[in-house]
Amino acid sequence: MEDPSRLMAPHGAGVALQGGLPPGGPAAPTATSGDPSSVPPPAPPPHDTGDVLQQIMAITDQSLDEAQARKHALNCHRMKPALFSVLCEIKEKTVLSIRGIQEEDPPDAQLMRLDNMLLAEGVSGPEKRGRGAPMAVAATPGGCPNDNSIEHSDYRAKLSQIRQIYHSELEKYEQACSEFTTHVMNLLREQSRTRPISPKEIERMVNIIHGKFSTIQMQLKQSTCEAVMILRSRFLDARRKRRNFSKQATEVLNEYFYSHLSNPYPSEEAKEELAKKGGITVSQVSNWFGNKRIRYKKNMGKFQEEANIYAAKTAVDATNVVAQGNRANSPSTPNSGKGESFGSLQFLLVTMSAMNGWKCSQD
DNA sequence: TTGTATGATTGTCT
DNA sequence: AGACAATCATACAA
Repeated sequence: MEDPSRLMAPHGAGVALQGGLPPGGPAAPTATSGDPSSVPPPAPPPHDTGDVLQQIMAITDQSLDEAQARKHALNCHRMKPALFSVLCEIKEKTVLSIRGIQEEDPPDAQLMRLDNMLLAEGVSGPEKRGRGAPMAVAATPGGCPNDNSIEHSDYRAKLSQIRQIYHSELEKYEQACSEFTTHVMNLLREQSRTRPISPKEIERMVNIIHGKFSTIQMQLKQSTCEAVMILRSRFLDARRKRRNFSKQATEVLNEYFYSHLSNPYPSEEAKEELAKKGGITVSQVSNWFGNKRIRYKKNMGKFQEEANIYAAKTAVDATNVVAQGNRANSPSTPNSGKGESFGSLQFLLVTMSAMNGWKCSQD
């Protein structure tokens, strides 16, 4: 990649050329500058590179006025058009044929990704009022009213801060880019008087500058994206938003768990049913059963009371169902089906034997 | 403030 | 893919 800073170099080179034209170089400036139309005697070729270097080094000591005068002298020199056309010819044959082959990078996929993300997050593009956070949080636990409004406004404030910084930085970059481009274009136009520079080359140089600045912009976009991601994870991480399930949800889950103690692994359909009843998601149901099985197994004693309550409840429910059945039909044996509706006294024995069927108990 | 309860996540295993 | 086990992070009661 070509460095735009190299653009500055030809300026000095132009001056060097001036120094080379008059006899004696910079050491005898007045010989030609006083009378531009006079024909300078043919300049003897420099004896060695040391001389040339010395001449070039001397140029830096010249004042701006002196340099301008020399430039003027060069522009008015009668040999200048001829030299210029020779330069054009040489350039035609060499530089241009080499360049222009490696042009036009494809649109950067990474930059597009960043742009899309910033747009989606509401950092770039028009400000999205009232949109707030893209709330990808798990369903509000237990169907409780979502009281995250404080966090939301905090999130929005922080996002707006990021947005503000992003735009102000972007503006700075754009301004710097345009200033630098103008500067370079002026330089090139100025230099095009002494060396052949086609408009296409200027355009190409402008593209190079824009490319450089867009790299900086990409870094800005990258870090803005990172900031947004951190903000999102900080505010929207589901673990930070944990809410206990509603009583209703816990009730429904516990009822199922204790009434299926021999096999507390609800099917997909059962999970969906429980989720619906408790106002939670199916994955929350799965999580709950996963946690419950492990915690129950780890400390059965702790859950005994709870188990008794639900066992009693299930027994009462079953009795009611049976009683209704008895009234409606012929008498039948209560609790004959599952054997999981039991009295509290038998709790431990039954659950111990029931647990033998658990998947985790196999090892 | 602290300890416990609890929902969610992650890594591993089958 | 689903289950388990460990762990995290928050909610909540004392």
